[in-house]
Amino acid sequence: MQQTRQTTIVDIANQLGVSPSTVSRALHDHPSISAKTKRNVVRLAEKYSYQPNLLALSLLNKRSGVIGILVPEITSYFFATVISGVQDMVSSAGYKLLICQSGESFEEEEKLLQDMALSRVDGVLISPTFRTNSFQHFERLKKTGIPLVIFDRDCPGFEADKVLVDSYDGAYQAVEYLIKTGCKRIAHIAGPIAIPTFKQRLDGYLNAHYDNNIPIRSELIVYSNGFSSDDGVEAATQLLDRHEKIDAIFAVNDAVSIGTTHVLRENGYRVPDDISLVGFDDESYAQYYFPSLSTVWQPVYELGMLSAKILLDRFANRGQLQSYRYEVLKPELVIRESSRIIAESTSSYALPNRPGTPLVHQA
Amino acid sequence: MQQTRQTTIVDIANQLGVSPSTVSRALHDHPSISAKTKRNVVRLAEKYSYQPNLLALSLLNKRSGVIGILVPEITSYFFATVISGVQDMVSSAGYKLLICQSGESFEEEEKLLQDMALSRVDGVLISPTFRTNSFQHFERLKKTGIPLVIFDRDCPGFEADKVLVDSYDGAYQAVEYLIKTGCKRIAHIAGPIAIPTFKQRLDGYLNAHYDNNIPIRSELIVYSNGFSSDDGVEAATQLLDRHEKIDAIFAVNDAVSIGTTHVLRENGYRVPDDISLVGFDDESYAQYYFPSLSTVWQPVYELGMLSAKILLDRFANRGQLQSYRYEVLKPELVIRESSRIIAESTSSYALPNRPGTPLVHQA
DNA sequence: TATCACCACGCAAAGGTTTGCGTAACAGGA
DNA sequence: TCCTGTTACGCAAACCTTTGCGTGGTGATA
Repeated sequence: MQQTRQTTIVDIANQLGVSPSTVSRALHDHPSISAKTKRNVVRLAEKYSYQPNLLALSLLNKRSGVIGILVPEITSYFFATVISGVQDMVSSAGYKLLICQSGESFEEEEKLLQDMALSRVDGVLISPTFRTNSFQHFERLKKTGIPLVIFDRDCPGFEADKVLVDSYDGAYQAVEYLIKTGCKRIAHIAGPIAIPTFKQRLDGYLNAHYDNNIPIRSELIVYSNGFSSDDGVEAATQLLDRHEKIDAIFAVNDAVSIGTTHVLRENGYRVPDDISLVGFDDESYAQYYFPSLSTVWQPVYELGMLSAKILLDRFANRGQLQSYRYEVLKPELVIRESSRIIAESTSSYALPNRPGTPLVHQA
Repeated sequence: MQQTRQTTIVDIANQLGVSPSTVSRALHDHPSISAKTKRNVVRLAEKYSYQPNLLALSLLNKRSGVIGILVPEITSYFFATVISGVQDMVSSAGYKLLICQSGESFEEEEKLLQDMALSRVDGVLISPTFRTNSFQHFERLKKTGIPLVIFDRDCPGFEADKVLVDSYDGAYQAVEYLIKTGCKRIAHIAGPIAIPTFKQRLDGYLNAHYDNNIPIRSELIVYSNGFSSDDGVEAATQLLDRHEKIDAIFAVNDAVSIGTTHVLRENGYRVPDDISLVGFDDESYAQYYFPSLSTVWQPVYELGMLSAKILLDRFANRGQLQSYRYEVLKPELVIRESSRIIAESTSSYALPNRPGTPLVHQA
C-alpha cells in the first residue's frame, strides 16, 4: 500500500540524462529522436509502467475528455438505458462520462451544471427536471463555450441541439388503436403535465379522439402527481371512484399501468376482458407481466446514441457556427395481452409491424 | 457561441495591476490582503463570473476529486440503485462520480480500470464481472496508490475492502420459509454459479434443506445461463420438461421469477395455489406483479452508501496502514402473494418483520 | 536616528506534459 | 577552410492555481 508516486516523464528523463521533452517525443515516436534513445526511453517507461498524467494533459489541451450527463434519476429503466447508449457512443470516441442526477430538483440541476462547468467537461447532455422553466443556467453554460444537448424533455423557447421522442405520436397510435379495436370510453391517466413529454401524451390522447369523432369526456381523464406505480394506484383509485363507465385505459407509462392493473383487479375488473390497458415505455417486465402489457416502445438506447453523436459532431466542428439540430425519434406500438379486440367492433385495425416483437398474444 | 476563453486569475490580476497570487489570496480571504484590494478583486471576479479551473487545482493537489465506479451494467435496477447510493454519499463529500460499465467483459474491466488510473481517480468502487478470476489489474491499481472497494460480488482470495450482501442468508430465509409453510418439493432456478452471489443462493437453498432434514433432489435444481427474464423462461421450461412433482420454486432473482410465472401459467399451473414462488431482489415491479412477488429484499441503496463511505474513510486515513474492512449486509424476506401456506402444514412459521413493508398480502 | 514590527504584496516554484524554436555537433561538398 | 545541411536533442513557455518566503514601505518605539 506504499504511496509510490506515479513515475513521470521527468523521472525517466533524469534517469537517462536527457530532457523531459526528449522523453515525450520518444514516447510519441517523433522522427527527430534517435532509435537508440527511443529504445532506452521505452524500456524504462515499461519498467516503471509509466502512464501519462491526463490531468496535466487536460490542462494543456483545454480538453478534459469528459462529457457530463445530467438526468432526473438514474434508477429508472428509461434513463439508465439512455445512459447506456450514450456511454457506448462516447467511450468509442475516447471520452469518459460524468453522470449526475438532479432528482427533479431545479436547484440541484443548477448546482450540478455549475460543477460540471468547473470541472471543465467538454460537453453536456441534459434531460431537465420538470420544474425547469428558466434557462439562465443553460445560457451560462453556453457562454463558457460548453456545447449542450437536450434530450427527452424539451425546453420550449430555449435554443439548443435537441433529441426527443415523439410522445404525441406514440400516444396517438395507442389511443387510435384502442378506438379501432372498439373501445368507446377510454380513460387516460396522465402524468404531471408540467413535463412536456406527458403533456404530449395527453395531446395525443385528445387528438386521437378528435380525429375519430369520439367525444372527449373530462371525467375520464385523471391527472396524477407523479409517474410511479404508487401514483398509478392512487390515480386509478381516483378514477374508479368516479363510477364512470370505462372500457379502456391509456396510462402515461408502464409503471403507472401496473399500479392500475393492481387496483382494477382488486375491484373485480378483468384486464383485458373488461378493460383494455395500454401503457408506455415497454419496460423490461412489460412482456412478462400478467397480462403482458400492450405498450409503446421507445428507441431509448438510440436516443442516447444519437444525443451523444450530436454532441461529438459539435466537437468535430468546434467553432463553426451551425444551426441547432432538432431530432425526433418515432416510438412504436407493441400489442400484447392487456388489450383486446372488442367483438362488435366493425372497423378493422391494421396492425403496425415491428420486427422481432410478437404482435398479438391472445391467451 | 463565441469561444470566450474562461477568465483566469491572471486576467483579473493584470486588469488590476496586481499579481496572480494576490488575486488568489483575495478570493480566499487571506488576512494579509487589504480590504480595498479584496473588494476590487471580488468585484472583478463577479463581473467576469470567474470560476477556478479545477483541472489546474487537481494537478496541484494530486487529487482529481473524482471517484470511479465500475459495474457490470447500469441498466439493472440493482446497480442503478447502488450507484444512486454511492452518488449521494460521495457528492455530499464533494466528489464527482465517473461511472463505467464492463458489460461482464473481463477485457473491458481491465481497460476501464486502466483508464481510471490514467484519469487519476482518487478511488475506485468495483463490482467485478463474473468472469473475473485473476486480479492483477486490481493489484496494479493498488500499487499506484488508488484505494479500491469491492462490492456485491466477492473476489475470493483477493484482499481489499469489501461490502457484500449475505445472499446465503437471504436464500436460506426464503427456502426455510417455503419449508415451514409446508412445501416439500422445492425447485431452485439457479443463476450462473460462477458468480459468487448466485453460488451463495444455491448454498442457502441446499443448507436450508439439510438443516430441516429435507432430502435434496438434484432433479429439482436447474442451472440457468443468465439471470434475465428470458433466461427464466428457458430454465422454467427445462424444469417442467423433467416432469417432476413440484410445490414451490425459489428463483435466483425477480427477473427470472417473472419469466418463470409466465411459463407456469402457460402450462396451466397457478401461482401460488399449485406452486409457491419466491424471488430475490424486490424489484420495483415485484409489489405490483400478479400475483405480487414474495421475494428477498436487499439493502441496495445502503450497499452503495456504505461502500462509498468506506472509500471516503480510506481517503481520510490516507497512508495509515489499516486492515481491510469486510462488511456483510443482511437481506430480508418479503412475503407477498406468490407464496401460500399449505393447509396440512403443521409447523407454524414465525413471520419476519420489516418495518414499512406489508408482510402478507393474501388475495 | 536606529531598530523593530507589521502591513500588503510579489516572486517563483510546483504539478506534468507538449511543442515551437534554437543550437551544438558532425559530416560532406566546394 | 568555409559554408550548408542534417541529426538529435535542450530550453522555455504554456496551461492555471496555490503557497512559502522574501521585501519594500510605513509608522512607532527606544
